[in-house]
Amino acid sequence: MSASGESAGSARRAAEALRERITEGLLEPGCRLVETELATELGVSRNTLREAFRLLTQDGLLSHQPNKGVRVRRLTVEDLADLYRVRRLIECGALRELAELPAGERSFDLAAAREAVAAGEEAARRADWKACGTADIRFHQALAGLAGSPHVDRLMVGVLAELRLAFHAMGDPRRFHEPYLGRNRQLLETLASGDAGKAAQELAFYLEDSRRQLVEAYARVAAAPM
Amino acid sequence: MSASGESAGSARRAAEALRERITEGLLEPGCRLVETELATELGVSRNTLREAFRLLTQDGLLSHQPNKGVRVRRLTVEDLADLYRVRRLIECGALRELAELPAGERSFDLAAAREAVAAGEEAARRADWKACGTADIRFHQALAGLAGSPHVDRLMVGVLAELRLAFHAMGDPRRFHEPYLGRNRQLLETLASGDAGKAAQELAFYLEDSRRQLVEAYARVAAAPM
DNA sequence: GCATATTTGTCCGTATGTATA
DNA sequence: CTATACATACGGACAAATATG
Repeated sequence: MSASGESAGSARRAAEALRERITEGLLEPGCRLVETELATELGVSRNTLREAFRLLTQDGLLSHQPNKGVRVRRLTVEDLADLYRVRRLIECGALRELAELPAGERSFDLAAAREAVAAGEEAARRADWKACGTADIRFHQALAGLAGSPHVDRLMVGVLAELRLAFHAMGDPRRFHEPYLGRNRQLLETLASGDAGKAAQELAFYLEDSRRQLVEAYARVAAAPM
Repeated sequence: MSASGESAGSARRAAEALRERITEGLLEPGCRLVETELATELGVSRNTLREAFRLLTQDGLLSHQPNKGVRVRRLTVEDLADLYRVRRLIECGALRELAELPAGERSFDLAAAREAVAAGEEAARRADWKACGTADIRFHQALAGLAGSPHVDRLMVGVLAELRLAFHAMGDPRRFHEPYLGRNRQLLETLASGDAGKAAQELAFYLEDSRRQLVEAYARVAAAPM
């Protein structure tokens, strides 16, 4: 088995291994990834690793500078602002479109959102704030999923993965995640009651609060050394 | 120069060359792309070509089936429906957000949109319907650009490139593009007058008409052989 | 400013699993 | 069932850019 044909996905597997380390915070933003090193460590060839790099770069988790290699992406405050711009446009937009549906076809599936909210509350009981953050992201993914569009889903997977990079900058994960448990639950109830328009409005405020809090924490980190 | 270092962008160049052929309609949807063939034709190695494939696949122009190679993507009617779902969410959403801006900061830049409309009208005078389609796409790209978000821009580049694949299926490009010249102009005027809310409404109807027309034409083609 | 080491970018040859004629 | 074509992945090579002393 020294060389070759592993059917499909050796690069994908390497990419997933890296994605884990990044979203778990093991590889900090700004950290350089050396090809030869990682290739031997992950047990793949350099060519395969480079393909994995491409996958993650496209997902916005790595940044690539020509002839200087790849690093774990470091978000700027402007990047962060953009993420929230997209979130408002997509998430609020998805809810608003539900509100505008003719009354007949107003049957949308909140199962995924329910599960995410429950998972978040359960994680909070265990004081597992990393899992809490994961659940929060799943909740918002579910909201965007109400648009019923694969394209939108893919975009949001990327956007929320990038957002995770910023989460690692939060000094006190509990203070950041805990308040949103209740707001997620609240939003879900409003939505379940059928008032998607009101939910969209709630979400807009919600996102604005979250953005402000994250940007503020981020500015503190940016002042710190790279 | 038998082997090696082209600094950066050899793959990107190959991808652009392919993108041209696809958006120009030289490579028809469903057409298979053989690695070795194309590699020699474009003067790049297989590894480099594979990277180009990856770029275009991510843009939705190629479809990749594991162990079966890549083909020029063939849109299904459901794909088409999704494209319009995204367009309504993004384009209308972008306009609506403008409408919700506090009156003070309602200064957005319509230069790109103006140019695209003018280019479309000019192309129509030359009866150049391909250029007319290009201008139409640029116009909508400009509308989405009003959101001011790089992420949204990237998404729309992909979405509109995919849409182009469907344009090739239109039997009578004039009948398809011409009516939208006036509507684009009209939309621009409404927007320039400052009533972004009304423009969003107009655009929603516009997109629905366009979608219907395209889906109908597409169904006819789908009935025809592959 | 210069010489050297490291790392990236690109390409080749090859081996093997998988799909198809 | 065999043969062929192809995608996938490996390892090695060398030029060019960058970092280091």
